[in-house]
Amino acid sequence: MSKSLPTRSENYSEWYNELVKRANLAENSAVRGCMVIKPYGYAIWEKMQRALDDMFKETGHTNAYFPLFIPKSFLSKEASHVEGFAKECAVITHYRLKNDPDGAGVVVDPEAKLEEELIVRPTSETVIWNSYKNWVQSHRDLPILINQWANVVRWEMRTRIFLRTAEFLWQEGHTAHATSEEAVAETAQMLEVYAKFAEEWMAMPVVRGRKTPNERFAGADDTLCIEALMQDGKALQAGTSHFLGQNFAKAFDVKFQDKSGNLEYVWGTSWGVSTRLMGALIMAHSDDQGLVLPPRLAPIQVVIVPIYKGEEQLNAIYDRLLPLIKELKSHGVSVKFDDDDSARPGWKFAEYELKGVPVRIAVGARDLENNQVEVARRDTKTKETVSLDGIYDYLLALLDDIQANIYNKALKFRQENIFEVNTWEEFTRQIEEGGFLSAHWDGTSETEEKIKELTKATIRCIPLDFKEEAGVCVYSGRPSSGRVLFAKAY
RNA sequence: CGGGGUGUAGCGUAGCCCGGUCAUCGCGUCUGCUUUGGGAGCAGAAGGUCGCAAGUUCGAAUCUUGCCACCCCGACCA
Repeated sequence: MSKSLPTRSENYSEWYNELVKRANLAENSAVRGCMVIKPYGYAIWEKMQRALDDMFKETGHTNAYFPLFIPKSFLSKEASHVEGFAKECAVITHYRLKNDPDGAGVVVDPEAKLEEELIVRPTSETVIWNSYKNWVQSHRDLPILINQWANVVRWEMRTRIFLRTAEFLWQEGHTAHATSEEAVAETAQMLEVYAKFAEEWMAMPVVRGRKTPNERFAGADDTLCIEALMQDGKALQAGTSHFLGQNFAKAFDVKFQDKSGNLEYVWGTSWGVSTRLMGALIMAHSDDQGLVLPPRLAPIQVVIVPIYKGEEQLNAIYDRLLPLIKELKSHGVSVKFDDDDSARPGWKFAEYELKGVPVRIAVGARDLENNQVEVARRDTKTKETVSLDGIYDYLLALLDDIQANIYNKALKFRQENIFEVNTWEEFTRQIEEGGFLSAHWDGTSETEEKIKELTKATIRCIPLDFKEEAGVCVYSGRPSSGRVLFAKAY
């Protein structure tokens, strides 16, 4: 293994792939397009899950679980939904294997063909709404506010670890409401949950926006999204929240009796974020030395590297730091004392930098004499000598400071990479440089598609803070009422 | 799914064009000693169905065909 990573400027995608591998986040599996999430990577995902799950509970949602398999006929009940997903569905056709009569191992038993084929869920709207039909009779049964943590399969042609894999982990919220207003409010609320999570936990600023009809979820009346900007200037959709209108209620005949006794179709929402967030987290902050993790999601927040000769010194260091370790742990700070004797300090320093541990404490005999330690922070790669007196408070403040600094750095990067462009010439030049392009658009999908065809850029979103502003479309020259955000995207 | 590339020890590689002591080197691993404040040094050792399967040949890492996986570029997508 060579010591250093490929650099971001040399080859961004190679840097990303190598980083994922070397930091022990995940690896490719023997199954095409499917990844193995390794313990260190999964630990980050678990922290994400915990934070999100708490936020879902806070907003009144409860978890449930629906089947992995969906009867093929369900998928076709909602016309645009099936159209959106049909091309990437894995299909179960048989339920049994048998020994090959020619001795070539096991083969599919042709006798065991399913009457109705099953789809491996690409998303669960259909199977869930099929249940909701049985759960809803009266307005008293509403709202239903359910989330599930699950895996889904979308048979992607071209995969990239975390960013686009054939199987991925996610959560999908599915809610049902008595009124359109309530469902619309739910859609907006959950988008805000995602935005807060991205900003406060992942330290990743996001643009809250609305998808154009072209980019909308298959089966939704409206799709809200959060969009983040990666360091290479490409945008990444980090989460979506859909207002489903009555589309699935009608497809699955989910009706309720309102207070005046009228039968009405219910209104739905769905919203999700996936392990793709892992890719976003990596690409938003990390540098040529390795991962840079925000303290709130780092599996190890503080690592202590003892520098010693002989067991006696090691024990002396450990005894001296034990009260601090205990205090940190008792306040929920994850701390690792690395007493592994087979690696030298210099090696450990590089390793923990690669893994993005926010704070590293180095401590040797010399420090103990002076009642001090060396504290290094991953985000700025600066070191400071700190007295052991009051170090607990110092570390808590430092973790907060790192969290804030990473966010501010990403925010500054995004601000410097949003460009207002007004001419087609400016647009085509800037899109090659990357970043978000804020430009007038005439509102037609023909223009949107033409721009995509010519530049590979798509409308990432119509920002929710969209300002009415008369202008002319950057491509067609037709009148426009405001600016939308374009970018090349993952 | 189309076009291009790659696959040799845990990792990275040489060898492939021109079949025959060619399985090379580095990192890592193991053992021992010395080391330990930015990826340690010396000495010794282990480790390979050359991606998988057929085929050509007296002989295949090397040539042919098929398959699998990964990477890059396109179409599709969270």
